[in-house]
Amino acid sequence: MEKARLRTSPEEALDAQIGYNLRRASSLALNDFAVEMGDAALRPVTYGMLALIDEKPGIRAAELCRLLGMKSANMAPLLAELDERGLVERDDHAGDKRVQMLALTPAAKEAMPGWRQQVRRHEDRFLHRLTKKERATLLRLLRLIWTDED
Amino acid sequence: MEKARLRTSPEEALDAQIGYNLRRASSLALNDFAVEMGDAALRPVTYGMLALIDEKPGIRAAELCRLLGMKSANMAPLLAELDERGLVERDDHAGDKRVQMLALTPAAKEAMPGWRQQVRRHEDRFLHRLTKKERATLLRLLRLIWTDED
DNA sequence: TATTGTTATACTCTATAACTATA
DNA sequence: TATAGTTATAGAGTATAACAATA
Repeated sequence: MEKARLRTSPEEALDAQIGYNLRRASSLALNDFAVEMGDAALRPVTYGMLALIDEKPGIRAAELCRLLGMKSANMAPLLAELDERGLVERDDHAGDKRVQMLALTPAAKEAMPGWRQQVRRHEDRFLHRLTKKERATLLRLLRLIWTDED
Repeated sequence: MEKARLRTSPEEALDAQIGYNLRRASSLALNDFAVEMGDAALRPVTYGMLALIDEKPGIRAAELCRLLGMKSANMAPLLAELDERGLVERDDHAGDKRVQMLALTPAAKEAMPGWRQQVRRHEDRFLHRLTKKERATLLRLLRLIWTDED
């Protein structure tokens, strides 16, 4: 009997790799985000910054970096951009002159609910083939990958 | 009775957005891929190209672009790089002089099983908190997002 | 006219290093 | 010494536009 030819096992195929599928799914989501939020001139990164500042007003820039997994070197120009656009306030910390305390401006606070609704529309669109239960499962599994919690 | 203050609903929080969690999980996976495959000087994109050429020898460059969701303008220099490194052969198509048929060189064919094993180690590492069943579920849900199949 | 593949170019995101000012 | 924030710079990934060769 002839020896079976060595071939790639199904679980080693590119299509079966979770990393590859994560990248493709994330890429599609990023593109759809740009479609939905192009009018607001918000990208995923800048929207994430605004959303987190909204949820934690007075947050320090360093803490924002930590929570979003960004380097402060990359955060700085983005904060400057949001400041110039009148969306973010950077206030001095009372006890530590190195620290910047971040908050949304009244204009951004007013716009935020609408932006959150747009993002919700965007999520409903690119996740339309997943049930509510499947979305909850996906959320849990993704958080198992990149957070230490749970 | 005072009117309840408008606040962000839990499902609109940044942490609850699947797009955000996709991005964070994918980012972690990309970093871990670089750690594992740094020695081989293969990045996710170039590895994906090699893996698919391996699985479909003789595939056309345009078809590789389509399957990987890449623009041919971005594919061209990467194929040239893999060609120069002696990993990919570009052969003329008999009936259509515009077409390039792609195949792995003998050297790449020999190295590929080891690289696939490395990628498997990488996946086991960044997915260590997910059971086998959870990984299968995650794979299915991710494919529901970005493919038209199933 | 449409398709295959190439080149040039620009933009976003991310990484490192060097710097300041404060603690 | 360590931390907060800034600036400069480089790399990787992706986008569009213009092009040559071929169908």
